[in-house]
Formats: sequence, structure tokens, C-alpha cells
Amino acid sequence: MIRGGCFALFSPPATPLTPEEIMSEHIYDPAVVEQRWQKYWDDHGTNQIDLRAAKNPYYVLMMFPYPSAEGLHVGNVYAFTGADVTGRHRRLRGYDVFEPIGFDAFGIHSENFAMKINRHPAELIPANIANFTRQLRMMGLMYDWRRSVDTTSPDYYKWTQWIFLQLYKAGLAYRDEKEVNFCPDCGTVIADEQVIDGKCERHPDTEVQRRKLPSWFFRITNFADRLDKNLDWIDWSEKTKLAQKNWIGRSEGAEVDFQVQGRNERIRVYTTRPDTLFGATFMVLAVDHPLVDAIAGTRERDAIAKYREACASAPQDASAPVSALSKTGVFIGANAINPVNGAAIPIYISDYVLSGYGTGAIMAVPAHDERDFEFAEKFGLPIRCVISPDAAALADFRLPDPISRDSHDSEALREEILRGQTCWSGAGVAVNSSNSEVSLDGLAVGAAKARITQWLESKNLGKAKTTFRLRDWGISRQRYWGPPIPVLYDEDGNIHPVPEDQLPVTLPPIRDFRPKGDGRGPLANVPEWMNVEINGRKYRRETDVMDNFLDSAWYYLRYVSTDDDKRPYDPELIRKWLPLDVYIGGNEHAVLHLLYTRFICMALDHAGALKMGNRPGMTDGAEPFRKLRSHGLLIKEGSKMSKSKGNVVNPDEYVEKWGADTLRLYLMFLGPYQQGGDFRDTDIVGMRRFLNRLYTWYHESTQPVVANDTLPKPLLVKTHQTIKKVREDIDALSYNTAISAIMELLNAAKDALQTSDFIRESLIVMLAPLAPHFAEEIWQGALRKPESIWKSARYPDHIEELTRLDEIEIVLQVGGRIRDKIVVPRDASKEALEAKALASDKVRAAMAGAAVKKVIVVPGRLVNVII
RNA sequence: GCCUGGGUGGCGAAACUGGCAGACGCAAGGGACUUAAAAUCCCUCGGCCGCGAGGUCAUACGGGUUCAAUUCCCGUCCCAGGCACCA
Repeated sequence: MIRGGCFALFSPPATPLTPEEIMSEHIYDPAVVEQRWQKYWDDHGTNQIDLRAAKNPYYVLMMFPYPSAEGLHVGNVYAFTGADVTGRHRRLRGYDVFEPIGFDAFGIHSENFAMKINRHPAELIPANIANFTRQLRMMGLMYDWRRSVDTTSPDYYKWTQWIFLQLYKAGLAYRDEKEVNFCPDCGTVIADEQVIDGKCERHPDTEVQRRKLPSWFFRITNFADRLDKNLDWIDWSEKTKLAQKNWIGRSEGAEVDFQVQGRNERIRVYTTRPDTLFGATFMVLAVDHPLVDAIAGTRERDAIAKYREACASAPQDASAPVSALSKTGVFIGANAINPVNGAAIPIYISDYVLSGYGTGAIMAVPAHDERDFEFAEKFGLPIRCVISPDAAALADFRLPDPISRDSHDSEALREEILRGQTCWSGAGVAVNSSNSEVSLDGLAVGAAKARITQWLESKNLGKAKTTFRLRDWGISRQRYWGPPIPVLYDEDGNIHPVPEDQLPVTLPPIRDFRPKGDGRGPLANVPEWMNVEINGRKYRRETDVMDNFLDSAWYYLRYVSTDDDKRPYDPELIRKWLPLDVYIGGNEHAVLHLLYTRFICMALDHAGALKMGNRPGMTDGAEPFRKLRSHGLLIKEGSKMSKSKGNVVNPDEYVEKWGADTLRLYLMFLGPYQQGGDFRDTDIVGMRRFLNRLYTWYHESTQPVVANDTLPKPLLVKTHQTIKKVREDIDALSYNTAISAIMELLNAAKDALQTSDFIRESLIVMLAPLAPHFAEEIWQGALRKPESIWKSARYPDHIEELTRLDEIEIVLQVGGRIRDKIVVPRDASKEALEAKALASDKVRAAMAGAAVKKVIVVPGRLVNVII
């Protein structure tokens, strides 16, 4: 082995390397390297950033973790490393990168764990945070540790409460007693977004109950339109945008008023198919529709009461397929008048009409709606076809039955539809749809909708209406481990928000914080905290705490002002740093966290409490994240990591065995970052070997170092190509291919007879974001740079001209099959290429004397001779 | 049921706007160095046919467009995720 002691002949490098180390055999020891540079970075404040002085701000954020007792999950490491690579790469490109981290430590998760091991969450959190901090430092993430948040600290949740007050003042927070989701295992109300298939997200076996409880809500529905529309332009991953779009559920339609026969009441329905109004043959109200009791017939009251009871006691099994649900309902002994034709149509109640959506009432058009059709068939109600199917749509229509679908007869089907024997919800033209004032007959669905809506509006019978599936955000939690809702009630029950200067309303350090499941939070059992006297008047505190998702809905704003105890955030820094540049996290937060965060941002903007800077491409000034990308899921040897399977990768073990840089590289290499990948123990060794090869090359290479222009052109071209590719790949979060490209360059550089300072420096700067300690070691060690790579290096610029070789290989095909390859000047003309191709012996042999029909020439790629 | 992704060697994966399928890495086999092993270095590595030059098949499956398809179009199957009686 060649010894690398030659360095000692030059002036000693300004590094913490000892002479012994320099003289020693060059074996890469990650434990030594990583500790050395972590300490150096701490001592020199390398990761610290001056937010005020920064000239070229770039704010990179990763979704902050919940500091669990188990410590950092490799999934977190995967996510954080991906974000860190982007941040570090930008830093090398001259940006002032702000990359903070914090801890989302409030919430049921912490609380349940604390109960399980019989400890107080306030005792557990600091130790967990200390452990997380150790692990995050170990991974070499570029965090500015002076700017961290812990959502359970009064310094933080004081401002979470402040946000509540801003929303309250703006009329965006209200208390209401309406049906909410109650999880008996959590002992608390949970948000719509936390209900998965009718079960609690934390307790997959626990059916969520519907209960009426007084709770606090945020009016997220006020922003439904804006939350939806902004999705059309914000630079977020399509997957996430789509999930939000589905959740918000915009629907365009009309509201129509139906007179109740023989009474003054009117029932308003919502429909997306006003064009089928002439086909409405009955009406269905939600079971608890407010008008039912007023208009129901006397004889039907018993049946109604019974049906309601049945609905309440047998909650729908949401996991059953919708198609398997059979329709139930009862006639309520009243009729409505169809406003377009004066027909009296019976009114039913049924659980298939939801009270929380639209107006809680529908006009039923069985001929053109599957659900109404099913109901009509079951109850023997008339089915009146008012849309004649479009021929093309009809031909495409496939019956669900696989036997009949290949042989269906379009004309027979049309006849069935027109007779009302089959439901048709597709395209077509209106028929049987006219009265003395308006006719839809012959109009296509879209035009018919417009015509009838116009007529309804002119008669004051209805209007166009956009409805959203999104409902208001219930933020009350009848639990202990969260920020108390800063509200007082006087003896008459009136609401008094706690004045801002009295925040925080601190969480009392009680021992018994178990929920009793009675719908009241544990704080209701602490009279000395709950009952207060102010200016001789008695008040009772709100005992609900706020949803954990509120803590995380604004933390990115706090990071810029963690040292400010006078205000939640400094407006000047907000203008400078926000909206932030890139946010990275898992797609499991696509609707919950990300939707709430956007809403809080808009709400604060609306309340005049937040004004972010103008950034190019941002059409709405109240969107928090310029760019959002989600990382994929990391699995282990083909299956999901879980504690029960015992296959959770603990980063500590791997760092000890391989080093943080090797682990970082492996995580970024194992698959496309945004798609996730499979962590395989056998594969990580390749990354370590790569670093070993690099280390040896930097320390022991005997290649003469020459000027760039004396290098062989192909090597120089390879270098410039790599510089270009790595930059593009990192910008696109394609870390796996960026690493491949760097490996290819190393392979080429090692094989060369000469090298240059440009190659040696470029290579390590390209790698630095992925393996930061290693890069620093090479930079200050082997390359003998006097200052940190993170302070003194710049990402190299590629020269476009040098990304192309002068001579390129061209493929010669005959009839699409490769027969020969030739080397030609890069800019060879079409004619020259064609001539060369036809002159090739192999091409002529393949042609076997046949005449040339046509020659396709793609300059720079191939020539294809067609015979 | 609807909407998204995805399906490529033994394995993880590449492939710009349609232009040499399998880069990079793992595993495997062979060799060098070594007393030996580890480490390192060199070579081979999709299937089939052929001693070989080479030929031929191959990107889930079945069709289509094209001089040319992993890439575009139509249909089918499988996997992962989201929504689901939302009128």
C-alpha cells in the first residue's frame, strides 16, 4: 500500500488533524471523522445563521417529529436527510439556508404513552427530546440549534393560545353543540379528519361514536373555496394536492326550494343535477332534518320515531362496501310540490341523506341517480326518465355484470332507460322536460343545467350553489396534554376570551390526568384551576384543550422568532423568510396537518395578524409553503416497519456500525426519494465501500495533478456532465441518480492517468450535501483548505459546451435492428451520416442487396435504413 | 365503486421530449495479492441458440400507432395509497 505521507512535505494543513493521523495509513474511520467535524461545526457556529443579515434567504423545512420514547425512527432520518441534502446543496450554491427543527410533543400520543407506563408526560418529554436531539446531531443535520421549538413549553403554547384568540376575534372560532366524533378509547372528541373508515385513527378497532357535545370549532369552511382554488397553482406534489381536493370536495350545483303541500314551509334541496328536476318523483330528508317534526303527519310519527332510533342505535358500518348497504327509510306523511311541474311528490326520511352536507335534503331523481333508483325500486316509487342517453356514452356503458357486458344491445338498453327500468347517470339530452314557461328538451346536460338554473333564479325558486364536503374543524379535546383553550365563562355562561396579556393559560401540573370518558376533560376535575375570580366576579375556565394539530399548524412561523417573548413572530423576519421555500414531509399528512396549516395561515392573514413576503409565483399571499414535496415510505426487507414485527431500524446501530455518512448515502440511494424504498441490510456496504474508495483516492492517488485544459477531453466532459446532472437531480430530489452520477465520475477519475484540482474539488463539493462529515474531512484534510467546506466552497459551475463530446457514437440500424456503430463528429450533417451509414459494410451485409426505401437520420443518435 | 401512483435481471434500481433496455449499487462466479482469512484490486454476470463472430427473445398481460415503444393509445390483471350513500 502506498503511504500518504507526502503531505508532510508541504506546509501543514490548517485542520484539527494531528501529524500522526496524517502520517498514518489512510483508513477511513467514520467514528473519528464524524465526531471531529460535529465538534468543529459546534465550536465554529458553522450551522448558525443570522436571519436578519441574510442576503439570499432560503428556508428549508421538514415536518417536525413527535419525540417518542423509542427515539428517532429511521423513517424520520430518511425524511430529514432528504431535506438536509437540499438545504446543504442550496447553501453551497450561495443561499443563506435556514433549516430549523423542533418537537411536536403535545397530544394524545404522548399522553397515552405516559398513562401506559404510569408517568407524567411533562417528565417524559424532556428526556425524549434530549434523546432525539442527540440522534439528530449524530446524523449530521444542518440545524441551527439555537432556534428550536417545543410545543409543550409555555413560551410556545402561549402563542398557540394567542392564535386561538386572533381567530376568535375574527369570528373564526365558535362554540357549538353539534354532533361530533367521539372515540371512547381516547375519551375525547376527534376531528373528521381523524376518523378512518368510521374508526378512530389511533384505535383501528374502535367504532367512533356520534355524540352531541359542546365543542369549539374553527370556521375552516369559510376558506373552502380559496383552499380549493389555490391548489390549482401552488407548487405541491400532485398526490398531495389531489388528496386535499378530494377532501375539500367542491361540487357545483343548485339549491331549489320545494313548497310543502298545503303548508307554508319550504324545503331547500341541493342538487348537482338541476337538469333532471322534471324527473324528481320524491324527496328525501336527513333523519334529523329540522323540518321533519313540523311537517310530519300525525299517523306517521311513531314510525318516524322508531326509524330514528334504529338509525341512532345501529351506526353504519363504514367499512362495509357502500354498494352492500340496502336503502331504508320511512314516509313522513307529507308531500312537496315540484316547482317545475306542480306535481305532488312524497317526502321520506332516510339515513342515506346526510344532515351535514348540502341542505340535508335532496330531490330524488331515480331515473338518473343510482341511490335514488335503488330507493325507488324498494319503495315502489315512480321512475321518470328525463335524459335520453348519449349514443356514444351508451355504447361505452358497461354493465357491472361481466357476462352480459360484452353482448349488451345499446338499443335495448336505451329503451329500458327511457322506460325508467334502468338508471342512467351519464351524458345525454333532456326529454319530457318542459312547462309553459321553460323547456329543456333537446338540450345537453350542461346546457340544460344552465337553462333551468336561470329560470329558477328568475322565479326566485332556486339559485346556483357551490357546496363543499369539508366541514368545520373541531378543535376541542376533552384531554389533558394540550394547550388549554383560553376562554372563561361567567356565571350566566357567557364567553369571555382571556385577555392577550394574561397568556399563557398554563396547564396545571396535575397527577391524575386520565379522561373519565364523560365528555368532560380532566381539567374539569381541578376546581382550584377551573374556578377563578377576577375583579370580584366568578368565572369558570374552559376545560377542553386544543387539538394537537393546532400546535403544528403554525410552528414554521415561530422558528424565525424563537428568542422573542413579546410576540409570536417578528413581522420583518416573516416578510423576509416566508412563505418558506421548500417543505418536505410524509404524505400521511396530506389532508390533516397540511390543510390545517394552510387554513391557519389564511385565517391569520384574514385577521390581519400575518403578512408574508411577496414571492414570485405566489398568487395568494397567504399560502405558507412555496414548494411541497412528499417523501415515499421506507420499508424494511419488503414489509412495513412496525414494533409488532420487530423490524424497526434503529439508526443508532447503523451509525455505530457504518457511520452517519454511509447511512445517509444509503438512505438516499436505495430508491427514488419521493417514492420511498426498501431498506436492506446487505446493501448498505456498497456506500461504505464508495466512501473508502474516495478516501483512498484523495489520500493516495499518484495521478499527476494538471491544469484542466491538459486533461483528456472525455474526462473533462464527464466532469461537467456530472456537475450539471447532480445539480439537476438534487433540485428534483432524485438523490439516487445523483449519487450514481458521482460514483460514475469517481470511477472515471480513478481510471484516468491524470487529474486536476478542479475535478478533486468538484467531486467532493458535489458529494458534500450527502456525506457532510466526510466531505469536510477531505476538504480540510486531503485538500488542505483552511476553512470549512460549508463556509468556503461553492458548487462548481458547469460549462455547457464542455458537457458534450466532440465525437459521438451513432447507431446504424437496418429495419430498426442495430447492425453497426460508428464514431462521427458531434455536428455531423444528416447527409454525412446517411452517406456513412450506407457505406458501412455491416449495414450493406444486413441489407443483402435490397433497395433502400427510406433513410431516417436522427442527428446525434442514429441512422435507420428502411428496406 | 371512483381517483392517483406503480409493475423492468437473482435483488435495489436507471433510461432526457418515442431513438443502443438494464447506468449505479448489492448478491453471485472466476482470478490476483496473502502462509491463511478479511480488506483491496481485476474480469464475468437478463434468457435461449452458437466453439466463435454473431443471432434471437425479453420492460405485468393482450392488441394498436410508428422506420423505431419501458416511453404514446385501447383493453385486462396484480400491488400500494387516497376518497367513498357528499345528492
